Amino acid sequence: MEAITHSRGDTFPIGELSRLTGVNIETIRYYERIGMLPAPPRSEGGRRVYDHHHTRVLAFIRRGRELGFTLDEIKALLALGGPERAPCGDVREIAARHLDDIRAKIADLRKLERLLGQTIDRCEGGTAPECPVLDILSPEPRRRA
Amino acid sequence: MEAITHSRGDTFPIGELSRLTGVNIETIRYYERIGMLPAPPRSEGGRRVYDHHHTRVLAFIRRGRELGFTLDEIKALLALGGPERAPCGDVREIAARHLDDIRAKIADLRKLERLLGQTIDRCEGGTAPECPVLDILSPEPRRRA
DNA sequence: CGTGCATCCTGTAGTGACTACAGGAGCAAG
DNA sequence: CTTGCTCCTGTAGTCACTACAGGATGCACG
Repeated sequence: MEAITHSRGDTFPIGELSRLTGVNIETIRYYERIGMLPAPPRSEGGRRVYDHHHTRVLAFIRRGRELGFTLDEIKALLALGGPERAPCGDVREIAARHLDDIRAKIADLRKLERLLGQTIDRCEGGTAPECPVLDILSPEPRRRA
Repeated sequence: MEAITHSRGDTFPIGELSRLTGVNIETIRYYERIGMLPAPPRSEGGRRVYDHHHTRVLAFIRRGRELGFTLDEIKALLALGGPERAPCGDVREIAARHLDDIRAKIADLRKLERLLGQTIDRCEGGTAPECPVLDILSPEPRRRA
């Protein structure tokens, strides 16, 4: 029940970084492997030693993923938001393109929702001679059989 | 410009099945490998020989994928819609669960759309001191820095 | 009958974004 | 010193494909 004491100076191991950010340990190592997250220094025993810089970057990545950005997009955003932080227009462009994708996906899903919802409702009524769900899936409307 | 003549009896090779259903050749072979599509008989030379039964099954799979069903769900639907075609309730359940998934995904995306849209708009006005898109991504609102 | 070339075959590996081990090493408390 | 947790590397699996490489087949045309 004691507070966990890290080695002095705000550094901590991977498990703590995982807890702090909500990102799976395996995923953190994966991010390092693919170059999303800078490789931290190691302890004498070879363990990764993180600090709050890593927390910030990793939380940024996590948030980006939650917002549906790909890792490549996030990598680009990280680069843009880096030390320079100059080209806000570039950032806006990535985000705007992503927003278009999201809107297209929503439109697609809405169409699906309508179709599937109506079909299931017909099924619920029990008025369908054969299963209407299978019928929207079947390419052949099996008329005159 | 002549109509392509298949060997008599409504059988055709994989390329034709691909054209008929709009499913990539590689994908058809993949479906066979994972047991989604029954393996067709082969010609003397070892080529796959399909007939309209395969067309129907493959088109069913394709439609299911377009509707966002997983291959496992489609496999289940195919089994349910098979020779027996009895338990319409089971079919409805799979579809209903899938509809729930779709609705949840739509809700998620809508939230995202709002957040991202508003943020980009703020950026467009040019009134933001630093890039607002990066700011929603950043976990630390950098107040008092 | 030969030739060219489109189509087909198998097998393997790559994609994106992880997740799940196996098999071992380190480390701190009791 | 032992227990048990955390950590390490490396590999392989997931989902639904896609993309080759390297070779065989089949068919129309000359």
